[in-house]
Amino acid sequence: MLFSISPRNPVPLYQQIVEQVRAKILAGELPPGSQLPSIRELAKELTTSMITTKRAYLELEKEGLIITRPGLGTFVAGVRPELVTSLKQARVKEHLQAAIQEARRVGMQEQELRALLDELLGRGREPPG
Amino acid sequence: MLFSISPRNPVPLYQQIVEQVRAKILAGELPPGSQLPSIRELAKELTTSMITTKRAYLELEKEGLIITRPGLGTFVAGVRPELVTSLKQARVKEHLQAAIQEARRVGMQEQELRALLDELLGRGREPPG
DNA sequence: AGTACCGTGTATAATCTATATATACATTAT
DNA sequence: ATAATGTATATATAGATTATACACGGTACT
Repeated sequence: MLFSISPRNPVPLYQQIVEQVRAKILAGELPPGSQLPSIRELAKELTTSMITTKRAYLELEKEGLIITRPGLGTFVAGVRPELVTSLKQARVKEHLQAAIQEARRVGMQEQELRALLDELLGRGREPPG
Repeated sequence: MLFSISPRNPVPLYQQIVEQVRAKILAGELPPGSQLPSIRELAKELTTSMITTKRAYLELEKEGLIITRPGLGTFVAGVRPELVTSLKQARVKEHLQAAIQEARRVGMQEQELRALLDELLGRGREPPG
């Protein structure tokens, strides 16, 4: 399943798990109905406790992305494609909105904000300098 | 001075204060040498404790943005303009980078990411719908 | 000069909340 | 029955927040 969490990351462990599982679901890597690792398995893989993985799954369940059946396991919920799209956009918008708010607070022009985005998107293809 | 913090915000109170003071300094609203409210004044204005405002100022001092002189007060440090510029950019980049990472994780194209930014920037001028 | 005063930051110990854990219990299919 | 799954309770730990007592630096008045 390939998840990775770090205790040095200030983000709580359960939150790190939530983000990674949610991303895979929204990306379509985990289709509706597919079984997630059991909270025991996942705890072992990540060297954490069952309670922590349980808490992560609980969050995702509240969001309607997964379904837990006692004795059976945890599965990806059947979410309508258009809802997936809007959830993906909502996730990304959250960060963009934060960037816009910060730009306004420090008195940065929209043009410069766009330039920064272009610069960051360019990285990884063009060498710097 | 007009700051506002909320206990309902999951971001720690001292962190909320740090963000707002930092933003005003980087925006140039608080020029070098100007005196900040005392930790007592600020605590009273925000209905919080001296220790919390002190902690906020401590963070800003570590960043080199303010200077505290015992018995005198706290003042905006003299930061070189080009450093201010790069700090502003760093703040905004942090959020943009998070947006890019999230976009990649959920399998969103760069083009769509740019479109979302345009949409959010448009808001506040054009009516929705 | 001297000294009392008032505003400033400093330091310590205690409380509260959220995060993370171990372990024992209940459910489901085979 | 067994072996997998999720559930529940009590505990430990770290971070955030607070109250309160202390020390420093100007200022004004004698």
